[in-house]
Amino acid sequence: MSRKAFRRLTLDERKRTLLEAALTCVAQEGLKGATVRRIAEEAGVTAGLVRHYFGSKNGLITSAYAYLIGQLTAEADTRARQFTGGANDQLRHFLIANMTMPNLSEEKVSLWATFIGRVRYDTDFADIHREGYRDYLTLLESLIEPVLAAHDLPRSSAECRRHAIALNGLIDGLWMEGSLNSGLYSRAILPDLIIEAGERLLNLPAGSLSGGKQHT
Amino acid sequence: MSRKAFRRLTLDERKRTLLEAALTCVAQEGLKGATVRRIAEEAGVTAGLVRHYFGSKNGLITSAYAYLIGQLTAEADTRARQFTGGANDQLRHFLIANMTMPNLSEEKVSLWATFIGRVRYDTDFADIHREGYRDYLTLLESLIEPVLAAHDLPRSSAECRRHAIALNGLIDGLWMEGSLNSGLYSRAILPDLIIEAGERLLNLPAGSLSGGKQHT
DNA sequence: TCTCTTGTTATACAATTGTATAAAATTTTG
DNA sequence: CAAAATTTTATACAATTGTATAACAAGAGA
Repeated sequence: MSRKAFRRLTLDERKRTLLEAALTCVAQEGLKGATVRRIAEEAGVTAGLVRHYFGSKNGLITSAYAYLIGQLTAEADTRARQFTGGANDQLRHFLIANMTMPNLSEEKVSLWATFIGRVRYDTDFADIHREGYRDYLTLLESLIEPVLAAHDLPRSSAECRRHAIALNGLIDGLWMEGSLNSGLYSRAILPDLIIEAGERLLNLPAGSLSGGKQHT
Repeated sequence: MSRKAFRRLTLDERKRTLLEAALTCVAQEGLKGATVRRIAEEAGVTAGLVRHYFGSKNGLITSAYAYLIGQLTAEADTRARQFTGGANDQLRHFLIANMTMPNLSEEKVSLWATFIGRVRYDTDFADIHREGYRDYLTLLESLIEPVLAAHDLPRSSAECRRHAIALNGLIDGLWMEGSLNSGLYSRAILPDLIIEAGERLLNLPAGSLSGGKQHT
């Protein structure tokens, strides 16, 4: 028997390969079900590499969680900032980004929930969650404030924060139930639904976020 | 060495003991980390009983998920129906029930998330989730409709459903982030926050849900 | 082309897993 | 109070786990 042929990759390439393989396996099999061997196979390498690059399985899984959270926030952030037309536009597209692919995905929600389930009992996960949540709230506040300003609404720091907490709750909840797609309604209604709900949550005049446009 | 002394329990008692031990272990160790032996120890019995009462570990875990969902919904439902004073009261206390103990609990959220993470890949879990979600939406609609009626607002079936979907999202999201208690704000603000947000989400006049009362 | 570095594979090992089966103890029944 | 019924314990077993270590091979620099 000859050895497996292999190609050397750069540190970043190999790490990313392993991180994505880890996420794929965690989604399909859960945290413990995603064994080092399965992850390695998914990545097209052998199990020893996990130790080489991440020290241990735990190191890999923790990094994968941070990687996932970064992906989710960056996607919504990027899509919001593509629109320089105004505050309403940015907030609208931020909301839409959370209710459409690639963020509205069963796999991503499965991963997110699986990790969230461990936050209470694992301080590494707790740190990643807290930081991600704080960043997300801050980002939301920065999107909400100018919208309130444009409509001459109260926009104190405390006011913005409360709005951000509530709006984040709405996003999280709709994102999760919508991604799981229980079949009780079509995912296609979610963008419109969250925009209307967001308008009401922020006390904006009806239609001010949808801007008259219909997204298809 | 003599055998362990034991007491026979009725079928329901023993099952409930095992279900609760299973939930405790799943919360602490995750789905695979909650081994049959650990669950049995937590329940004060030996591992063989799991097979005797639930056929397999999977049977126990699946039952435990259904048991948890039933608990969560029943708690909020019961607390809402304690108030016969009117529709506003009932909806208010339903919302509060989701933002206070025992439902607002890190352990319960950890469990919920852990199970949700498997919904996509396990049809048994998917069935339990779909049914639970459907029941919850139906319950919410039944609470929302009379409130809309009391305020002379549009309350078609479609309207109520959209409101229920959005309000459920808000509840889920706030419940989850609030329970995890990242330390970014106090949980104590959640009941007021969800009531105000709920009012806006349903287009109710400000203060109509809080009814002037402050809950302490 | 040759050596050197180190990315990568291959193997070994103790620990733990779910489940199957047999033995024992408790409660119920007559 | 004896005996049947069945809950519960105890043990066995193959399979799988994470990690440690050693052997190998690919690519860089000379």
